[in-house]
Formats: sequence, C-alpha cells, structure tokens
Amino acid sequence: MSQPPKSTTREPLTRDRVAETAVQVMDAEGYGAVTMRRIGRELGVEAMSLYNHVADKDDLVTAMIDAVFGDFALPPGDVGDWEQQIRLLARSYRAALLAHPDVIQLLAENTQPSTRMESLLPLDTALATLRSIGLSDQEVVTAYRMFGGFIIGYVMMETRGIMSLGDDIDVDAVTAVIPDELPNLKQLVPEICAPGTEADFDFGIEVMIRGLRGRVPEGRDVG
Amino acid sequence: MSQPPKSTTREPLTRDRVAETAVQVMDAEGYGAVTMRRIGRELGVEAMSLYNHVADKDDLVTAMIDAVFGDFALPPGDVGDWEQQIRLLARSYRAALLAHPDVIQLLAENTQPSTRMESLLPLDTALATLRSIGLSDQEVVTAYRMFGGFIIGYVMMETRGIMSLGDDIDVDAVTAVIPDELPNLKQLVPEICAPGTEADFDFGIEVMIRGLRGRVPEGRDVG
DNA sequence: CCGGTGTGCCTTACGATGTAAGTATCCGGA
DNA sequence: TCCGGATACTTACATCGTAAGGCACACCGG
Repeated sequence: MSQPPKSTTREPLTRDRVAETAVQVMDAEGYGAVTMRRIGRELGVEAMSLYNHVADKDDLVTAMIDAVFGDFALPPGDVGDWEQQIRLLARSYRAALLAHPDVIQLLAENTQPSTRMESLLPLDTALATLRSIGLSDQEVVTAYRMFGGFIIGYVMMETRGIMSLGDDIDVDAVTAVIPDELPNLKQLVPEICAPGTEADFDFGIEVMIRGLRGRVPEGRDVG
Repeated sequence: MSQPPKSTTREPLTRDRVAETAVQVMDAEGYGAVTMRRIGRELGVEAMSLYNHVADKDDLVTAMIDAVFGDFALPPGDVGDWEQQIRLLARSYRAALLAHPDVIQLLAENTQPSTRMESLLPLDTALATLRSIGLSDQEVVTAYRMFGGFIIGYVMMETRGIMSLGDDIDVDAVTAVIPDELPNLKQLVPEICAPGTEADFDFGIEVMIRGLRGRVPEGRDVG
C-alpha cells in the first residue's frame, strides 16, 4: 500500500497469505490436499520456506481457522432486539462454516485454540448479546454452549454425510443398503439424505430462542 | 466359544478385533497414534496383514466408528413417555462420545457412513421415538437434526478445547492472552473454560423437548 | 564506499506413513 | 494325496512433516 514492492521481487510471504492459500486449496480439493509442499508450490516457494511464517502444520491449521473466521460477516449491532441479533449471528456462523466445508475437520483436529482478535470477535459479540438479555454469567455460558453446540453440530451433520449425502445421491441405493431391522431409518432415508435447509436450521434456533425467552423474566435456576 | 482355537495358534484376526484395538490405542494415545503399523504391532501382526480385514485406512475409521457406536448403551424402550426416552437417548449418546473423545475426529474425517445394524440402531431408535410423538416425517427429521446437531456439537466443544480447556488449565494465563478489545470473552473466561456439565447439557435438551412439546398439539408448519 | 549482520528462501536428508505387489504358509475338501 | 483359497509376511515406493545447514540480498554504521 504505502510502499509497493519492487517490481522484480515477488510479493512477500506472510502468515496470512500462507493461511489464505491453504484455505483456498482446502476449499477446492479438500483438506487432504493441504500439504506443506502443495501450499508452497501454490505460492511459488519451497515447502520449508513456509516454516518462516508458521511454526508447524498444527500452527498452519490454527492460522487457517483464523482466516476462516476472519471473514465472518458480523451483522450490524444495531438491528432489532436480542432475538433478531441471535438469529443473524447464528446464520452468519453457519454460513461461514458452510463456505469452507472442511473447516470442521480443522476444528476437530486442532488442539490449540486461536487467540486472535478477529477470530474471536464473533464469540465476544455472541456473549455480549446474551448478556444484554440479563442472564447471569453462568447462564450466558450455558446459552452460548447451547447455540454454539447446535450450530457446529448441525453443520457437521450437514457437511459430513451423516445427512445430506451430496446432491446426486441415489436414494434408492442408500435405502437398499439399510438393514431391514431398522424400519424407521429405512423409511425416512429420503428425508434424512435431503440437504439441510435454512428452515430446518432456523427451527432449531427458534426453539432455543424460545427457551431463553421463557427464562428471562422468571430467573429459575439452571440445573 | 463353541470351538476354542487351537492352543498353539494365536487368536485369528477379525475386522472387529482390528477396530477394537484401534479404538483402544486411540483412547490411550489419541487418534494420531493410530497407524497401520501400530495397530498391527498391537495385534502381533505386520501392518499389511490388516488389509485382509479392512480395505484401507478410511475403512478402518469406519470400522472404529462402528465399534464405538456398537457399545452404545441403548436405554430400555419401556421407560416413561417420549420425553424421558429422548432424555435418556441424548445422555447415552453424549456418554458414548465422551468415552472416546477423539471419535469426533473420526466423524469429521470419515466420508463413507456406516451401514451396520448395531451402529445405526441408536439412530433408528431415536427416529422411532420422535415418530411416536405424532410428528410428520418431515418434522421427525427436523427434530432429529436439532437433537443430533446439538449433541454432537456440544460434545465437540467439550472435547476440542473450545470450551473446557482441560482440567489443569491456568485460567489467569488464558485470560491474559485474550485481547482487551473482547471484554465479554475476557470476563467470562472462567465460566467458558470450565468443563461441560450434565446440567448444562440437560438444559439444552430440555429446551428442545419443550420446543417439541409446544409443537405436538398445534401442528404448525416448520418454516 | 564497504564489510558485517540478519532475514527469508533453498537444498538436502531422514524417519514415518499408507499401501501396491509378490511370496510363503496353513487348512479343509476332493 | 493334492489343491485352492485364506491369511500373513516381505519388500518396495511415493509422499508426508520437518530438522539442519547454506546462500543471497537488503540494510546499516563506519
């Protein structure tokens, strides 16, 4: 920006550029294609050069998670009441995860959570919204776990073939392979295999909002 | 049982035995320790011998998932009403996942879902219970996704360090590393890092049951 | 101008991994 | 007795993450 790089030298590597490239490769060919050599090649650089910007592969994964949550589309803070804010936050969260289907794998594999501002901002915003309802600290966390758990698990089912077996799945073939001893599952295969819908997701969020709504005035204990 | 193996020959390999051994190694040392050579060594066999019983590593993962859900403690079918059945099923599901913390990683990585009877029985039971309420097929699946998503996501947060950063974490150290721009998160670190509780989990389940309860007599549309 | 200094990239190399291919061994039925 | 099919073993290879060390160029005080 302030100082354009010399025209002959290539754009310098940065941690962010490495992470973004890795995310692109993951989105295009799956997390299995994300190797140090591959990311290096994508950047016109040898694999070992990446280690000047990430400590090791686990750190790369952390950086990738940061990159994904970095472009989390945070809804504007001034829209409607807390219910509407939760709705928008939840949808943004799901959208961010769906935009990079394999990010769930990163979250499952990565041990050291991020501490970067941008990456944690959505979490902080969610906590702020929940606090604005008037819940106790303990209740805020309980509610966060409820919403957060649902969202991450819903998307996981959505993207990992537990439901939504892709777009072009032969439902009859799946049905045929289900043992006869499981009649309920066998009969519901068409619905179960159908991709997740906004309405399905919203129904869950709505149920949870209702659960919180009932809790606000009365102030009963959590357990 | 009916035919004890010849005393001199070792117990024969089977897919189940391979999978169970792999799960044991995973529970003891994490999924990262689950390699073909390691599982072979554990069974007194070379790595390549495993390929007589599993197609490849992805198939091993599938078998491991089967093994985990195989000892799912299905609650007896005759206890109480549907609400109580859902409660028990949900707790069993969480317990099964918590008993093998890294199984989430398997689910996140594995592409081809299982079709084995024992492994799918809990799912079929859950669907049967939801049907018994009187929901439509579509609503049954919506409800299943809600509960299933919540459970799997809750346990994922529980086991993957997003909350519950282990037992011996220094809360002050974590707090110190959170940027000041995230006051809500910073203040709630103690609660967020605390391990998930039965009560927290049950609260979510209870909210969802209530959401379903309100739905039963009225029969409004899902969207 | 000049030589030191450090940062960023490259080269080489190693052990571990998943697994393809071929071989040996055992066991039950003809 | 012989044979065919499982089952296990051996060998080998491409690929992975990454440790160790070298090189080149930008920068800076003299």
